[in-house]
Amino acid sequence: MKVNITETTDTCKKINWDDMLDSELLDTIPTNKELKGNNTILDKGLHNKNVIHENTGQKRKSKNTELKVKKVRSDSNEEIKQQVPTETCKQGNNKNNHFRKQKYTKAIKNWLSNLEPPTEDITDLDNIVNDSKSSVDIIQQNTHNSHKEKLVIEKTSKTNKKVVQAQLANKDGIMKFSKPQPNAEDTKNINEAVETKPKEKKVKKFVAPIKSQIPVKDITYELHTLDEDNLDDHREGLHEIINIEIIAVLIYSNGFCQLNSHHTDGTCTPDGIIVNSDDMFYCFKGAGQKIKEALKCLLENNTVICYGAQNILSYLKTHLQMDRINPKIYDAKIGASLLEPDNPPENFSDVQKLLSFSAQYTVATECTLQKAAWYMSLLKQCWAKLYAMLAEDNLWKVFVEIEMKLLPIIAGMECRGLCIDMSKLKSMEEVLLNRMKAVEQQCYKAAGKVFQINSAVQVRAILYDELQLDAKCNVRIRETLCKGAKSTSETMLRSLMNEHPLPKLIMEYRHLHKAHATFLAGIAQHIKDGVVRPTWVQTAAATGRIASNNPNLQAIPKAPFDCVMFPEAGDTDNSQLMFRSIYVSRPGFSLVAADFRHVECRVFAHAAADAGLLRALADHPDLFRALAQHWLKKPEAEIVPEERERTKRLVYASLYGAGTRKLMEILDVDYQQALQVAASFNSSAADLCKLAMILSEEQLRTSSPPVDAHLLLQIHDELVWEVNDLHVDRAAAIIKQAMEGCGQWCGMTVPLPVAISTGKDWGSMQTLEN
DNA sequence: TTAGTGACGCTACG
DNA sequence: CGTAGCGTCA
Repeated sequence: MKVNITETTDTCKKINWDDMLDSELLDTIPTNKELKGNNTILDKGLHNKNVIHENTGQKRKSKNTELKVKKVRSDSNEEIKQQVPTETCKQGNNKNNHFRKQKYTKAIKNWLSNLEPPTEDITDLDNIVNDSKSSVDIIQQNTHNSHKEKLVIEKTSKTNKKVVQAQLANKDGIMKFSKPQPNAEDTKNINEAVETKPKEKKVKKFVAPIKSQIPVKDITYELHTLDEDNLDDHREGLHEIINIEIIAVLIYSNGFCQLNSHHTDGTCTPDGIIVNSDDMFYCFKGAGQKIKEALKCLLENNTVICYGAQNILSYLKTHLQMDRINPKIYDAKIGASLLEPDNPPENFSDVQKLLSFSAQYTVATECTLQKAAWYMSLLKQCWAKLYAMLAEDNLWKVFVEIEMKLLPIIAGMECRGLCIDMSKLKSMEEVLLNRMKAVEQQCYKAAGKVFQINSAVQVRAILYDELQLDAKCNVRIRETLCKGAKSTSETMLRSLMNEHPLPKLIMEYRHLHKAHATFLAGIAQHIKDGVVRPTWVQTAAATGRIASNNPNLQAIPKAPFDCVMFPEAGDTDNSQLMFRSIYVSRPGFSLVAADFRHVECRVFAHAAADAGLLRALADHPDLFRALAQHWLKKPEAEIVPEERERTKRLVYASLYGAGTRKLMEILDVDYQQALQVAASFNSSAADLCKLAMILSEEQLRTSSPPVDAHLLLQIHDELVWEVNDLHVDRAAAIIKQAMEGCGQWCGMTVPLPVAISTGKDWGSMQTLEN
């Protein structure tokens, strides 16, 4: 294995990997297809892994070959798991470990004898194998944690340590070869696989596949680099570019462009923008006045096709201060993810695969700009294909009317960012940390020892093995999804909390810890100059929703946060924290939030035409309260907020899961059709929210006199603006009107009431009547 | 010995 | 149901 690794790296040096497309890379790996054929789930796994490695640049090449390896290994693990039924968690784990160890050592032997003859190593290895075996046995007798196992190995074979580590490091690769054959029927296949894989290993010093697959043409694109000085020389040519489709692609400081940006890492900054019309390529660099003007003219007078429009727009905004530019822009990335929402392409080569497009030739060049130009010509061809496919699937309208109009809005949100009140953050953190320490100590006291409260494994051991709380409470503990171990989730802890103080304390600690790690410390990482700028991802969700990350501002708790969950008699410190209140408006501005009143439910009611739900929506201002009242059979006044929240969660969960079944009943259609209806309802809810953004933004822009308002957040059915203090009332009215008009635009028969509230910080918003 | 990684568990939001 | 994120463990 070691040998192989070095070989790979050596080979890597010779090949110009940067020239290679991922599709080409993948095609050269023979077992890939076989594996794909074997198991579709694995196929998906492979894809994901591939995606993950996409950004790691140089690393990727060596890993690429490992992908399959890892995949196979995980597969074998699964099979092993199936073979060894887990009983109680500890024993099961040990057994499992033991089993794996045996497999592993056996594998090493087999593998070594198959390949190189490292005589020394083999003898060493035998020792190690024996040692580890015996140590495992010892462990099994002890039935204690696995740290000892490691210790034993280290002690007995100190001199062989390096060998062991080398083997351990390669264990992934080795496991693959010794993969057991659990089913007799598969034996043949596996034999084949075993045969092909080592073969492939040796073949691994493959020649650059790009050369064998795609002809290289010696083409030089006509490319001009424009800066402030030589712009005038090309002014005539630029002026002729009007009313046609142009391609625009960002070029980064390391020479790569958006279309092969998987070679870039986070440190790369946009360095310029290449524009292509017909056969001419212009590369605009710098931020001079003339450049700005020329670029602006170019972008506004033509239809712009690009890949990753958000990056381009934010480049224009931040580097060139072109704020209110609103070109007619088509983004191939988003178009492609519309075509396949369940599995959106992650990079340009994915898009090509999706369109079953393959480059006819590549260019022989070391010049990065020429390379970028070649990529752009590919993009141009892809776009033609994409356009046809979008039109064919009736997605063109959605693409143009919704997704593309959303682009500038989202770019605006990203640039603006949200102001943070640091002092508030600090003080909250202090309160939280103090409380956490106290709870932590109480936990140790209650458990009788020190343990890691965050570790589900340790908590499980204490709760169920030592204290045997499940037996005492006579509760059946739900099992976790993957390993089937006893769950320590909140609902389970709740059912145990009367028996022992520990569950309560654990719940509270988790609560506090999560809050601190995610909503204070987690947010703090992303603050720059008192502003936090999340990334908004349009293409992430299969449901068509927009997702936010770094940080995820959509998940900031809405409800006030109790520092003390179970206030005791003597406890006076029942301070509450509002995590949303650390987000404040800029001086001279106010925050304005507009909230659809349970859109999801309304859209569902509309889609299913459920009379009862429609009536409930019409009669009750607060649907969840009404539902809670109905289900719990309590008078409405007695519903406490907690119950309401739980009802809400239940409704959301069942809306998607059980929603399909209900639709099936109501509409009297079969499962497939119901699924379709449900999907369409899902996406229409998401589209409704997007539409709300577009329409209200449009109204605000076009209103006269102009309103100084900036969209900051989209939390699915809530929109948050930052509005100049002087314009608040007017903006609120415009927003409300625009949003309530969305329903009609979509043909909804159910009214969509919108609640508007304003305030200086996001935590304390006052509802605005009228 | 350590840093990186993928799998898993839990829980915020809607 | 499906986003994101944090933490542990091997």
